[in-house]
Amino acid sequence: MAVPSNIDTEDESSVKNYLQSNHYQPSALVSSNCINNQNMKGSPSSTVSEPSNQSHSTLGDPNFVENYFKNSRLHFIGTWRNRYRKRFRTLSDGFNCTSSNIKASALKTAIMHVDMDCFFVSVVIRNHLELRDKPVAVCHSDNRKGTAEISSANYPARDYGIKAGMFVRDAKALCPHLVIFPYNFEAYEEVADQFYSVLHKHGNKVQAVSCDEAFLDVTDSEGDPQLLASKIRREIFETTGCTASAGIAGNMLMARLATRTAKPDGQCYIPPERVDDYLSQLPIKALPGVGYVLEEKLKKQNVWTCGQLCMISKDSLQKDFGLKTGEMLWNYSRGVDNRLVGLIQESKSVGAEVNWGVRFKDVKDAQNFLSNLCKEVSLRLQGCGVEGRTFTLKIKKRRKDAEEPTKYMGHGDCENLSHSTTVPVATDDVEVLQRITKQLFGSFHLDVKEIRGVGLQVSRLESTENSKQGLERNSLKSWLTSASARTEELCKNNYVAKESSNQGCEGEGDETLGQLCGNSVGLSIQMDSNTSNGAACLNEVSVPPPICHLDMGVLKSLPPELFSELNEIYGGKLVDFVAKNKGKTENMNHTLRAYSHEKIEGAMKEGQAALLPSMVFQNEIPVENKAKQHIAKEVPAVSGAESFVPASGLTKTDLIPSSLSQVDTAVLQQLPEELKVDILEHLPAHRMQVFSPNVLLYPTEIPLEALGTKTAENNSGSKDFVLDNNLWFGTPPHWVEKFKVSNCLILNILAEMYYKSGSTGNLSPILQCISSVSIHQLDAFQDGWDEAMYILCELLKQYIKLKIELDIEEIYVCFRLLRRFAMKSEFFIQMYNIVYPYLQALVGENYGGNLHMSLKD
DNA sequence: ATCCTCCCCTAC
DNA sequence: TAAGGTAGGGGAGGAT
Ligand SMILES: Nc1ccn([C@H]2C[C@H](O)[C@@H](COP(=O)(O)OP(=O)(O)OP(=O)(O)O)O2)c(=O)n1
Ligand SMILES: [Mg+2]
Ligand SMILES: [Mg+2]
Repeated sequence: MAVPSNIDTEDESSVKNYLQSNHYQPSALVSSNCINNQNMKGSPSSTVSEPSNQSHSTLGDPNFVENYFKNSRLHFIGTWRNRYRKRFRTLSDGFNCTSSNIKASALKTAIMHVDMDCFFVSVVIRNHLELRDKPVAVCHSDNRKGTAEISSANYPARDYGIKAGMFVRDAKALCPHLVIFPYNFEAYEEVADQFYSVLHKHGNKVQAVSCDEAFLDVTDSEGDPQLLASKIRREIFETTGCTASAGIAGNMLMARLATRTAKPDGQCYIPPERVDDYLSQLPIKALPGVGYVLEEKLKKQNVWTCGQLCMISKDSLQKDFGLKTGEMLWNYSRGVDNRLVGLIQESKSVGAEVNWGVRFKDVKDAQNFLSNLCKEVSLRLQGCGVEGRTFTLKIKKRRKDAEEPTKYMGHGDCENLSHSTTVPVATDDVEVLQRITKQLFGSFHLDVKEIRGVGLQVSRLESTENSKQGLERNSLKSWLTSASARTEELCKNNYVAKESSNQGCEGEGDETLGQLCGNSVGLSIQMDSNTSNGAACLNEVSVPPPICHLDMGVLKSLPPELFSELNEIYGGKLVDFVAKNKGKTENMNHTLRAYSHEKIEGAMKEGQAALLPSMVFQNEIPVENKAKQHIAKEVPAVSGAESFVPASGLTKTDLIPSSLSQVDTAVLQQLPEELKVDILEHLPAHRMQVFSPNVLLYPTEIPLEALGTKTAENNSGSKDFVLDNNLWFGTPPHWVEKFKVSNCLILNILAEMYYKSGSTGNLSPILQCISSVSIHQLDAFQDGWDEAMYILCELLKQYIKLKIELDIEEIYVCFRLLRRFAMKSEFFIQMYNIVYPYLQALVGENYGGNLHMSLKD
């Protein structure tokens, strides 16, 4: 292994250098406990090597992801920034990067760039003075035929042409006596900390670039910047035992270039009048932002130096390289750089990828790997305190006819593929990630044996701080538990909410849409704009509403036990109440139907009581008489599936997907037989979406049978399943248009309910899931709440208020309520008619049909 | 015009 | 044997 032959192994410190370090922590935060005592037992060379390659690939190592990241230098430097963020979070507060902007014109800006010399090497040889002038590199392997990469080479080694990224065998070919040291990630971490401690001591305008490199705005520092640089470099050396170099100039670009000149162990100042001279001969590759590709393109235009680049017009550069890149080249080539030294901005994405040792023999391998990657990403999201909405799966696929990778276990020549999906609610939940990822993965249609790399990136990040801390005051759960006590306020605020929601609906001609929007948004805004009230509610005891606010229809349909429980809550008065109102109940169905319409219209006019959400604890709405007048002309007869009349503009065929490529099979399974057939006829059987991406939780495992027989017959195996975006089912076209979502949450949730409760009859998991969603998050969902979520909240509200242990009887109540809510809008009438019969059957089947009879009015 | 997705490029 | 990650910028091209 990588034991330098000329090192005295009896020297304590050198022995320590051989120890495999462990900078990897799943939470992406290195702490002081990261030295693993297990490592003390022996040097890595004592490890018995496995007979096959498999031990170094994803085959064979169940902990591959974790072990890989533990040993990856690029992982170390790539994740360093997030660790720095955490460690120096408080320090960087109060540093306003605009301040330098104001002064820039008056005072000559002075920027300093500091970078450690051959960082990884310096750190591991700082106690080996005898190696200072010998060629040394840091690398995993000392094998002179190996393809391990050189991470860093010291300056004597660079004289041989050795560079970072080079294979060790090439380095050894250039310099056979090159001394190789293994990595010591803890040491790098520690030195980086010390490095930044020194920098922060000399001003708060520090912009971290990497673990060994930073910019300082020293415009406001007193004294000569060059003296300051010497001081800083001396302090760095004294605290770390490693040298750093510094560049000083009028902007970040020139300071960075100055550092290049200064290295090693030096410093360089480029005054404004020397800039042109400095640049004229500078190779274009030296400019930050000019890498291999850009250099090659420029060389083809006969541009080798910045001086030559200067000659090209901005227009021409922008035409050839794009607007921004062209401008950057034009600016940089004449030493212009308008960037300001500032804080690292909040991160825009979080991800993890592995492109080494990735080999799968079957789909299971791949799924398992993806699952582990999701765990990693989830932990990183949590570590950063963020949740994301957009998920991008990146795959490296072996290019057709690509030869074996030159690099051991490398990815070789690959096609890079990526697919992404965006969900309505940000998440950091492993399970959700796993389901989304699984689905994304399916959309690639890959032969897993061709996969050479996998990465998962999460973007559209939102801070967890608001939502998770808001879990207390913003969560549905707290809202639901406190809502009954705050009925009055809710009503008042609905007026305000309605105003806002109307703004949200601006430009919409469709009346129905306006109503739906106003209705659902109203509630969400009320909650969100009144968080202090919400918080105050938290500890309040939930007081049952006045008895007169109870919904007779629902009361009557409660199972006897629930009714008794409720009756007890009301001190036995419920029985009387029901008896007294017996006459009314016959009209209840009609009342409710009319209520939905009246409610909306009433809300528009009065913005008060009419918007009451609860079906059980609704206010006594003085609409009954008015409502009756409406029934005849506006409300279709709705008393069950058998008498369903299609709502205006919506027919069954509207529900057939236009793309014909996706179907939620969970929902499919719930469909009445004749509808199922209808739909299957329109669907290519080999392209079925197993579940929707735009839902809070997905069933982890969907049995193939869930697709229904016809489909199963047409599919020869699970490979035929194609997962794709955009669930079609259940969303009428005008909703797609209005809410920009081709998905219906309620159907997915019902599917979820089905999967989670199907076997046990227990709704707790789904209740938990939904009630932990914050109001804030829901508010961010499209223009307001999904109407369906609203309905579900209502259902949950009943559970929570009644303190019901969730079991099949409550499922029944839930469905019963759903049925009532189905009358709220045309769409839900339709939805109800599709889903309800199935649920009815489910309940009857699983529970001996003893609840079945109660389902009839 | 502006957004989004799917890339590629760059730096450490 | 070896540990080719991470994140931002930005361009091309399509949808809106
Ligand atoms: N391809 C690369 C580039 C860098 N690094 C690691 C090792 C380096 O020590 C560290 C810092 O990168 P630098 O670019 O600052 O390089 P060095 O500090 O090694 O050398 P220099 O003196 O040029 O700064 O990052 C790496 O592992 N692989
Ligand atoms: Mg360096
Ligand atoms: Mg550096």
